[in-house]
Amino acid sequence: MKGEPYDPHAIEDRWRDFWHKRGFFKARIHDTSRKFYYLNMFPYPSGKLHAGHGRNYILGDAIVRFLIMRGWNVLNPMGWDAFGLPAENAAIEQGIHPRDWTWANIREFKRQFRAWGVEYDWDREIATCEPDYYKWTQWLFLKLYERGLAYRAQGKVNHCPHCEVVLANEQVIGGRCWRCGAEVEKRELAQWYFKITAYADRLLRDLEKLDWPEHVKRMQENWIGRSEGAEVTFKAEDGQDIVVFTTRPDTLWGATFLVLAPEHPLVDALTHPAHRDAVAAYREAATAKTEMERTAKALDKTGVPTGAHAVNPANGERIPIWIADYVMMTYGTGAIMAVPAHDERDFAFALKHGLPIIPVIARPDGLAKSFVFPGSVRSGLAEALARANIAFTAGPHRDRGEALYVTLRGEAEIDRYIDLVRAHLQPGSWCEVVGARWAFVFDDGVVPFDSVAADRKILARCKELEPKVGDKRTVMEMLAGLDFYRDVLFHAEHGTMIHSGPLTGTPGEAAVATTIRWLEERGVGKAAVHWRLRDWLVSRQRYWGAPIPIVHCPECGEVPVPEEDLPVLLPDVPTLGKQGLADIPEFILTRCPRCGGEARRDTDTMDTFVDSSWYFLRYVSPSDGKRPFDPELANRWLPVDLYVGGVEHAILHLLYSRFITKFLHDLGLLAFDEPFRRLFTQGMITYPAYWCPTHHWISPREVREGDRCPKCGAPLEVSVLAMSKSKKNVVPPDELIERYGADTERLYTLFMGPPERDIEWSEEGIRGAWRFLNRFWQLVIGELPRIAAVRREPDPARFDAAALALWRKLHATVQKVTEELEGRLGLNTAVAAIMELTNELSAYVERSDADLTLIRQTIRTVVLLLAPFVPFVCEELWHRLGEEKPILETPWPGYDPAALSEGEVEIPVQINGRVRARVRLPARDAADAEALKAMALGDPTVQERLRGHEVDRVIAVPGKLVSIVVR
RNA sequence: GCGAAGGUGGCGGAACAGGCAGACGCGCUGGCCUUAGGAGCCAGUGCCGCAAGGCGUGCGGGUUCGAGUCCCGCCCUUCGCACCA
Repeated sequence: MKGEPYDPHAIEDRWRDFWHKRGFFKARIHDTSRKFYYLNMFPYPSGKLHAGHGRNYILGDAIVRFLIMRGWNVLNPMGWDAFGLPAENAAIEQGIHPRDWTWANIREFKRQFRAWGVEYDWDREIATCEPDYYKWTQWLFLKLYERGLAYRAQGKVNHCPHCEVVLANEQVIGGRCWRCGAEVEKRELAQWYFKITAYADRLLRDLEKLDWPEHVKRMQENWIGRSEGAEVTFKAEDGQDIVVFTTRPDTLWGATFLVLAPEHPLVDALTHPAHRDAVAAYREAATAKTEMERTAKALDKTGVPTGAHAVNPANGERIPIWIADYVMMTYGTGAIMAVPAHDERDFAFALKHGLPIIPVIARPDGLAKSFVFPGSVRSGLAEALARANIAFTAGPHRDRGEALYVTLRGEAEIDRYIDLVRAHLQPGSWCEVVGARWAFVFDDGVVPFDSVAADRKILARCKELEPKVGDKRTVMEMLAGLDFYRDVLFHAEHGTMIHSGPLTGTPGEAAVATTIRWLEERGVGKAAVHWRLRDWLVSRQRYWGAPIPIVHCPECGEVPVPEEDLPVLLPDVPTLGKQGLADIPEFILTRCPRCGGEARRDTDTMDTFVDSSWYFLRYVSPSDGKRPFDPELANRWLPVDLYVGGVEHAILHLLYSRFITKFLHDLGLLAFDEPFRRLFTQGMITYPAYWCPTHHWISPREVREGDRCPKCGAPLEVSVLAMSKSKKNVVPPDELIERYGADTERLYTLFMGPPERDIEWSEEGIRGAWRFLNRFWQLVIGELPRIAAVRREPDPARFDAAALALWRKLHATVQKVTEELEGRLGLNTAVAAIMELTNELSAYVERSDADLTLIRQTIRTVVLLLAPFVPFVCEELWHRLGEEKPILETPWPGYDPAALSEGEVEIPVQINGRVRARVRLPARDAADAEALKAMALGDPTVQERLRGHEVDRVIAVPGKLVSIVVR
């Protein structure tokens, strides 16, 4: 028998505007006794929302509805990150004003939110492109400028020669323009920067106090990239000081050359005349390279010598100065001391260019190797080694006869080995030990390989003895010719200092600190910390952004626009050029605020990340014309209690917002210094995307049989990717809602998997949600007549076993759902729990002796539990249940812990780790270890199993299981 | 290379304090209903086996009465960062 069919459209149309009109989503801003600031990252309004966006907004709406039912006064605003390139490009291409384009999209987004039943406090709506918002973005710039935290400096920018625009770093993909694919050029321009590096330590340190996903914190940590070490001053022969940064000052004695970045300011002065041309050519090639090329050829260690030399302050060694593009001007001091024995890059560079490599840190593993050349020792060494228990293998070496490959561990063994070799060495031969010991055994004695001088001496000697060494430039190059040695020639681990003059023998743990002290005492170095984080380049040579409020005056120079003259309005122009504001003379020409003379406005707009770095503050007082935000309200409502958005913002937006918050805190405007107390990053919804080599992205619905292109029939490349308009793999919510209703889409979106994980959208999956809602609807509608007249509350004392089981399930479900929503946001498992309860209820209502008070109570509870997920159908059913008060005014159901111990449970009994029986007993007894134990041991099946065995131990876990160990 | 997350049925996933592995949903199989099914309902569904039983959470060891979960050693996938000194 089927009742009235589930008609989502009729239901959803009925309730669509209800919640909004009743004002349930309006925050009571002055009452902060039980406040909760929930925030979704605001979107960039481009085109339309797709099902993938639902992951963020539907999730948020469900959480907020739950919080409201729990009695929180929720601030849940929404706005628009409305400045940006797509609007400007659309404007240039279609000749419409970016503002009109943007607002058309905003209207579309709002329509779609409404269709989803996703509600916000729309009285607080903001758009970053509106003058009453960007006025305060400019104000923020001025405040930073006042404190010296906004400055202008020369910098290289990415420029697309085809589009004639400057591109942000994120808009350069693989060295090419993201729009037209042209190769991006570097251009030197004066750029505005925010000095975020001044906050590096605090941004790092304060991560600790945030309730954020670990991986996001780790990403920020890496991005900020603190590294501790020392700055060491090397004197060039012509008297210049060259300061290098190193994290391994303990390797100083092994620094056999210096490398400067090609852009390093000292290069010109240092370069000797004979090298000038080569250096100039190399520098030019390096600057022409894009960042991509420079890193793509990462393994090719190119470089040229300057001809200059410096003195290693540790050992007085005269070492050459090179330039190479593996050293970046933007990190550290733009110069390094190369320690090829303990740095992989320096090792490769030194080997390639024939520079000496001197080990100065002992191997922590004590491993040493020795290759005994055929004929270099008298017979009998192999036998002697075997007697001495030294590991080796013998094998032919080319056509020269049999060689020995010896592997040694530990000092004592190495000493014994050297003695044996000396005893067997043929005159005119040599043999070396490398790794944990660096020694060359000649027929007249042992020469340690411990310095550049030793390198030269040993090499000369070897060349004398063996002509084949002839072309080798260093000892290490000679050794590197032998595969057997490869893994012991270089290591980057910490360890005891060797070959390091007075500091030789300093153990690994103390090495860095000891060396720094040594340097400081001699005035040639000091402890230093460097950061990977660089200052934030905020200039964009565009139109659709907040203009930088600076005037350039020929008399007064750089002059900030006075606060009372803000905002610097974007000029209204009929058509846009490709140069942004720089194309608009009316905008540029102005008067100097200081001297009143003719001056020019700065034509840069700010990066849109500046707009979004403070928007969460504006929501507390969105229409305040006198200040960016009401500090008193901000201090009461912020930090944001729960901030939800995509991981793609894990670094930039979140780092910038933290920086600006700390800055405003330092200005004394905010009492807190972290904007987002808890962060949740939802995963993306993926869907197959099809790529045709000629026609590019093809929408899945156009794909022909056998994954072929509809236009040319070519086989398509399929990959499952995050839904995106540009890849044409989006599922439009409008169609889903048309077919199944908004509740079905909401339910599937929340049920499909853990919200933090990426998951592929499935057509079958959404049908499952649709079927569940149908069953749920039929169940409730079918029971309405029976329970309409019921007034009594359920009384567990009168329940039979089946009723008690459902009663227990009901309370367990309320507990489960409440905990999931309050804790880890496991909405998928919350929905699953409600489905379980619904399934049990469906079975229960079929019973002839079903208790109507229980049915009524269960139905009412399920409707309330489901309301945050599927608000339309629940509001409808709640109404039909005869309730006057809307759900959002109804408290969230509670649960009674006592109910959890009602009825009977089944407990498994293990014997020697295997489940051999199950006992049924009252839940109350199962909670008692002794009662449970007795019940299990008394069970006939268990007794049968125990016959002939001695019980060794019985472990009873209350409510879980009994484990019996027998012999 | 470094950092992080992850590897569980045919699929998405569950098991969040070491306690019945596979909840919930999809798919599949059989049945009912139907002129019909991309509808609905009922039953089944990790693998091997007629069964009793055995085997099962990437692989190999270990701790424990008991391991998806803890420890040691590997393999693979995804995502960040990447010549950062």
